[in-house]
Amino acid sequence: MAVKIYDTKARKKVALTFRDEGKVSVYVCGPTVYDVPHIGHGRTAVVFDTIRRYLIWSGLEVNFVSNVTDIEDKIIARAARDGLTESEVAQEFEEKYFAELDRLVVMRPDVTPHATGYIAAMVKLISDLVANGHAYTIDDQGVYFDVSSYSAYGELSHRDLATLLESAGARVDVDSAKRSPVDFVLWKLAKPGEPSWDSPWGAGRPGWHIECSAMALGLLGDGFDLHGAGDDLVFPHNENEIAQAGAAGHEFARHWIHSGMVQINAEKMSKSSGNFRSLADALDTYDPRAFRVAVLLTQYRSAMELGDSELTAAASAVDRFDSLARRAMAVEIDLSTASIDRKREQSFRAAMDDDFATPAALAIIFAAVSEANQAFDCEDIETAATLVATVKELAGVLGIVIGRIEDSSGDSRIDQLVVDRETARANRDFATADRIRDNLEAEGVVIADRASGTTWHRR
RNA sequence: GGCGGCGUAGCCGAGUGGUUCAGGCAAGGGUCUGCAAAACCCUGGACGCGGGUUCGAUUCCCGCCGCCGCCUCCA
Repeated sequence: MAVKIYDTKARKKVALTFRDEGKVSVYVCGPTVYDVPHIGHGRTAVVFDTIRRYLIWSGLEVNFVSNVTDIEDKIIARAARDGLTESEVAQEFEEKYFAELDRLVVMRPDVTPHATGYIAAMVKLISDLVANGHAYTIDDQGVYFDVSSYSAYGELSHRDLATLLESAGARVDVDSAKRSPVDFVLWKLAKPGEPSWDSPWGAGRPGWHIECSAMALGLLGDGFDLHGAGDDLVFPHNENEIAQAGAAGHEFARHWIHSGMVQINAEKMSKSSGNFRSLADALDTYDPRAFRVAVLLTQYRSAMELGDSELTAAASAVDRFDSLARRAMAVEIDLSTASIDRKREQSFRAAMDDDFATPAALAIIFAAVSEANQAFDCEDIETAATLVATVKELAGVLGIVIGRIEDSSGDSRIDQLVVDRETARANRDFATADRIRDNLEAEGVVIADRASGTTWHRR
């Protein structure tokens, strides 16, 4: 296998190489759980889930770690606002996060570390940084990372310290107590009433960046293979992760991969700007598979629109899959024994190996859908069976489940209505037949008259 | 201001120095059908603007215009 990925640090496509042959260790930055997940969380999760599925399908043993940040200023603020404890807030929104990801058929991480479960490891890492001179304390505030002490700072996001210093303070007030405006907090001392953990520097809580360094190193070890995150975390979050780990003497991620943002009307969607759509809303309105297809129809690094027109279009594409599945079911094709078209599988693999080119991979699958339909039209069932099996297999690799899970048979009331309509049609009483069809249509049941008889399914 | 990215047909979105260059959605016309739905066939239309390199550029280079991201919390 020769997967190439666009490595953010290298700024080009590179061969994905592994610390341990045949195994790949992945860390992906997860959400801070202070509010409901939005469609941007959905996109990022689908992107990395698809990468994960592809790597597994390629025969690699994947260890996929993705964290939940369950202590942070925004959680504290939300708890205060709602009169809840921080852990209640975190728990509520973590549950909601995973509930939505479940609908998207996103696999749960192999390990989901929580910041509050890694305090000791973080304290240890900070202690190491203080001990070797990469961190300093400020009375009554906490412990800070000394960016100037780490010469490789900026290697991920390609910034140099001088430039950073120039622009520092341009957009945000600088905390004058810090030695340098670019220094960042490792340990925040608690104000009265805030949740806190004991540490050598006093009761407090970890800074945001330290948790990912500590958890990634703790769970995957030095020099793990792949670190992923949303594009907006490259700087400063991921950059700081590297600095913390590196300054403490650890080799950090070998490769970095970042997924693009979701936009609304060409503007980045974000909670802080208020232009966000919740994932629950999108998945209530559209088939979650349509969401997934819409996401994968765009290259993962590009910013993308993910609005009603995109979701509607993707929903139609999903219908195409389901129509094909119904067609296969109607002639009772046994997919478990059908062979896979190896040439298409190879093309699919080539597309995915090239930096997970899901748009190209989907194009291959859609082409197979068309040809499967053609084969059915020619009553070449054997060819059709191979193509349908191939579509199912490859779509499955992308996490797209083809064919409705719900049962579209066994509803005797609808079956009877269909029979009634057949009778009416036989009598050329089309007014009655059409009325029955319209009524069923209104409740989401679609009628299809075929040479082999009438079938129905739910929309 | 610094760094980076983008501008492709009605929409979304791949991609490539050159004969017919994805795919999805939508539109128009057919086939099938009592009519639909689905499916299949056909059709139209693209590469922001101006230069340059080249036998040939949407694809490379330069300039310009427009848009966006990061530099602050953010998936």
